[in-house]
Amino acid sequence: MTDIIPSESSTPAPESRRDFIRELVADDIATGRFGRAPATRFPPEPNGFLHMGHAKSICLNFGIAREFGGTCNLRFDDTNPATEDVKYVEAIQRDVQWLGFQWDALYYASDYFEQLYDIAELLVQRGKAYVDSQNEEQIREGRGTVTSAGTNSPYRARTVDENLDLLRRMRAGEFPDGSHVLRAKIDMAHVNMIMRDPLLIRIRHAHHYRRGNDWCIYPLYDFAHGLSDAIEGITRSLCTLEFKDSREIYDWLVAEAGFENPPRQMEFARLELDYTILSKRKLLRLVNEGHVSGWDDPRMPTIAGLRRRGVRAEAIRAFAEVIGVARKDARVEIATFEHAVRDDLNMEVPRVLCVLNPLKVVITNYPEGQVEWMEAQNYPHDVPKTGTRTVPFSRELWIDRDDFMEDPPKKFYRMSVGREVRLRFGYFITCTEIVKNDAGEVIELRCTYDPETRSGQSPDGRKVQGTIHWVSAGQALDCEVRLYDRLFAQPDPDDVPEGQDFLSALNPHSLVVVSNAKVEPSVGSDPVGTRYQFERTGYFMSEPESSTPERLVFNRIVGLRDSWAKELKKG
RNA sequence: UGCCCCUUAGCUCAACUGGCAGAGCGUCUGACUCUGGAUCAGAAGGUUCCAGGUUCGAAACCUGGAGGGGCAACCA
Repeated sequence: MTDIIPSESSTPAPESRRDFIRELVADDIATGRFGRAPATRFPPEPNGFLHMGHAKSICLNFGIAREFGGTCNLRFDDTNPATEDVKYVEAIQRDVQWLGFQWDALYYASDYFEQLYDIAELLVQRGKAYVDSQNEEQIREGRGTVTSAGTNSPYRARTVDENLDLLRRMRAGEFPDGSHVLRAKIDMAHVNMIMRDPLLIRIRHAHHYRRGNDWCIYPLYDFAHGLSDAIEGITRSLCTLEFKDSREIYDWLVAEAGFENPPRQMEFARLELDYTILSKRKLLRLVNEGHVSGWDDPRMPTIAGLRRRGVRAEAIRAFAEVIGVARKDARVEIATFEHAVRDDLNMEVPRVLCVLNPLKVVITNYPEGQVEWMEAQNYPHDVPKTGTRTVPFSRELWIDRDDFMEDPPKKFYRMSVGREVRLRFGYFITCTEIVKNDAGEVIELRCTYDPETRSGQSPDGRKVQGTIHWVSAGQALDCEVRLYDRLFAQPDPDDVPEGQDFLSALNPHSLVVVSNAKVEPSVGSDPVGTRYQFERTGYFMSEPESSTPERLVFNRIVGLRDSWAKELKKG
C-alpha cells in the first residue's frame, strides 16, 4: 500500500521538466549562492487533509530535493491552536509517504515557539517591535487602505523597557485574549499593506494539540514562517502566488533576526481544477455538513479520497509533472487528470469481464448443462505484461443492457435482432428473438452461436463489427459497483448565481450505486484493493473498506474514453 | 483609484535569455479488428493581449494602454 521511494542522490532534472523554479535552483547550485545543498520544505497546517493542490506542492518540493541532491523537510505549520489536530498530522504524514516521498526531517513550527519568542524579544530590544494595546477594530482602522496611508498606533512610541515588560507579561499569561499584540515597527504608510506594522504575536489562551497549555501567546504566519525556514536552513521557500506580498516581511524578518544567507521565498500558481474545489475550508464544509462520507470519500479531491477511489500515486505524480509550475493562475482541465489516471492504469492492471446492467442471453443451440472454459488474455497485445485466466461459457449468459438496441441507430455496432457480434474470448452469436415482459421491456435475448468461431477464430474469414463483454450466468459473481463521477456539475463550482454558494453546484449523480452487477468468477480470490480494467467500461478497484469475499464491492476509478458517448452527443 | 504579479494553440506549458514560435492533453480524420478502449499515423488550431519604440532581427528589451490576479484576519 505504501510504496515509499527513498530519496535518491543527485540526478539532475531532465531538460523537459525544467521550469522557472528548477532553473533557479540549478543556478543556485552553479553559483554556490547559498553555500549549501538545495533545501526545501513542505509546510502544511494540520487543519485538514491534503488535496491535489498540496500534491502539486509536494511533488515540487520533494521533487527538487530528489533531482538536485538536496533535502526536503516536512514541517507542520501549527501556530493556530484553534484549528489544528493530531489526526490531521497523522493523515498528512501517511499521504506524503503514500505519494512516494520521504522527508529528510520532520519538524513542527510549534517546536520553535521558544526561539521565535527570543527573536521577538530581540526585535523589541532593537526598537524594531512594540506591544500595541489597541483592539482589533482600532488596529484595522489604523492600517488605512490600499490607496491611503495608515496612522501610527498611540502605543507605537512605548519605550523598549515598557515593551519588554509587556511582552514578558503577555507570555506569563497576565492578559486576556486580544488585549495586547506584538507588532513590527516598520512603516504605517508603506505601499505594501503587509508592511504596515504587521502583527507578530497574539494572545490565545487555548489548548494546543501538541504544546498543551504551555503557551498562551502564538506567532502569526508572517512571523513564524520565514523564521522557521531560516532555522531549518531552507534555501528556497516555495509557496503560492497569494503570498507574493508577504515576501517583503519575510525578507525583513530573517534579516533583522540576523540570519546569514537566509532562505528566499519563491511563488508559483496554485492548482485549480475543473469540476472540483481545492480549498480546505470548503472541503471541510463538505465533510461537516455530510455532503460526502468523509475526508476520504472517493469523490473528494483529497489524496486520501483519490487513494480510496483507486488512483495510484504514480498517476498523481505524472499529473503534477504534466501541469508544471508557472507564475500565473490557471485552471487545469479535468480531462488532463483523467488521462493521467488512465495512462497509468492502462499499463498496470489486468482486464476482466464485468456486466454492470445485466440482460439475459440464452444460446438456444448450445447444449444445456455444458460449460466450456475459455482462455482469456489478462492484458492486451500492447501492454508488456502477460498472463491468462479462464472464463466459463455456457448456454445462459449476461450481457450489458447498453449493448443491445431493438432499433439501433447508424454506427451502433453492437447487438440487435439478426446481427452477429463477437463475445469477447468466446463465439460469434446472432440474436434471433426478443423476449419481453408485460410492460414491454426486453428481458431476454434468444441467440444462436457458431461453434466454429471459438476464441477469436473465424474459419470463413467473416468479420463482425462489434465485440462485447459478457459473463456466464451460472458462474458469475454478484457484486456491487459504485460509479463515481465528478463531485460538481460545472467547471467552476464557485461560479453560481447571487445568493448561492458552491454547494448548489454539487453534482446530484456523483455516486450511482449498481447493486446487481455480475463479474467473472476469476476475481473472487483476489485480495481486497485489487485494481482491474472492466473491459469496455473503465478502471475499477475492489473497495478496501466494504468489499468482502461474500459481497464484492468495486469503486469506479475512471471510465474509459468513450467515443460512442461522443457519437450520441453529436446526434 | 495605490503597489506588485501575470498575458504564447481550446487547456497546461516550452522556446538554450534577441536568431525559422514548439510539446503534451483535448478536438477532428484515418489505420488496426477479440476492448467503439489502448496503440499507431495524420490534420486542424497562432496578429505571441494591443499600440508605439530600440535593433539587421523582438514572444523576449523600453514606453504607454487593455484584460486577469494578489494585497486593507489577532487564519495559513
